Amino acid sequence: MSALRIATWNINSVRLRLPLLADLDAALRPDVLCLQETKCPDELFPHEGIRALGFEHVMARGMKGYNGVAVLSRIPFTARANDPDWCMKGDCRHVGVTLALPSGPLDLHNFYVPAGGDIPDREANPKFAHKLDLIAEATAWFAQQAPLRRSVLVGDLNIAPLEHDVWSHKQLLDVVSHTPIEVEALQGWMRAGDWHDALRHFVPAEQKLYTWWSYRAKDWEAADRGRRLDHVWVSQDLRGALARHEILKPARGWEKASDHVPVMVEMTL
DNA sequence: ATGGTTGTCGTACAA
Repeated sequence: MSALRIATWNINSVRLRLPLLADLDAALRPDVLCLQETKCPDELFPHEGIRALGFEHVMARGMKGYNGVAVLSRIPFTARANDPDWCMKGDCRHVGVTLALPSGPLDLHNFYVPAGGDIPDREANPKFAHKLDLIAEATAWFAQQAPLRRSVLVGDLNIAPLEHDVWSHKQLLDVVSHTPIEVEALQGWMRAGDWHDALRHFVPAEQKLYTWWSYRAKDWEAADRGRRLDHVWVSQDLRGALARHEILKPARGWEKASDHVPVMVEMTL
C-alpha cells in the first residue's frame, strides 16, 4: 500500500506559468499532474523545465493558442489507445493514460470541457452546443466502458453542479457553468460511468467549495465569487482508497496566477 | 452598474 497523489490544474498557458509549477510541486508534491489550457503546440512544450521538476514521464496534446492538455508524471505510464477524438474536432481537450503502479494499472483521463460561451442556448450559441455535444459523447462512451475499474477522471469540466459549488445558486442559474441543462448533462456523465465525486467525498455538499475565481473581480478574495469548475472523479472500487484532498487556494494569490487553482486527491493503493 | 481581466496572436477571440 502506498500513497498516490493526483493533481489537476487549469494552468492557462504552460509556458507563461512554468515557474509556478515549482511552487505547486512544493505545496502538493503530486505523483501525477494533469494540466489543462496549456495553450502550447507540442513542438514548443517546455519539456526541459518540467523534467527538471522530476516529472520524467510527459504526454502533451496541444495546439496553437487555445485548449491543450498534458499529463506530467513521476510514475511511468502508457498512452491509452483508441480513445475518441471528441466531436471529431481534434481540439486537444482530452488525454488518457494508464499508470503503471506497483499495485497494478490505473486508467487516468484528463479532460478540458469547453467553457461554452456566454449564451446558454445551443441554437443561438455554437460553443454551448459543442459543450453539450462533447459531454453527450463522453457520457455514451463511458457507459460503454462500464463497469469502470481502477479509473480516475480529472479536469476542468467547466460546470459547477451543486448549489454550493457556486457563490450564489440563484444568481447563477442562467449563467453558463451552472445552468440546469449543464448540471443535468454532467450528472448524466457521472451516472454513465458510475463515477464518485472525490472532492465532495471529503467536503459536505452544504459547504461552499470553489476552484476558480474570475480575473474580472477587483478583489477576488474579498468578493469570493467562486465556482467549482475543476473535478476529480474515481471509479467506485477506489472509493475506499480516498485518503486526503487539497484545494490550493493560495495559488489564486500567486504572482501571475491562473484563474483556476490546483486540486489534489491522495489515494492509498 | 450588463461592467470587469487575462493570454495568445497579432490588434480578434476565447475564457
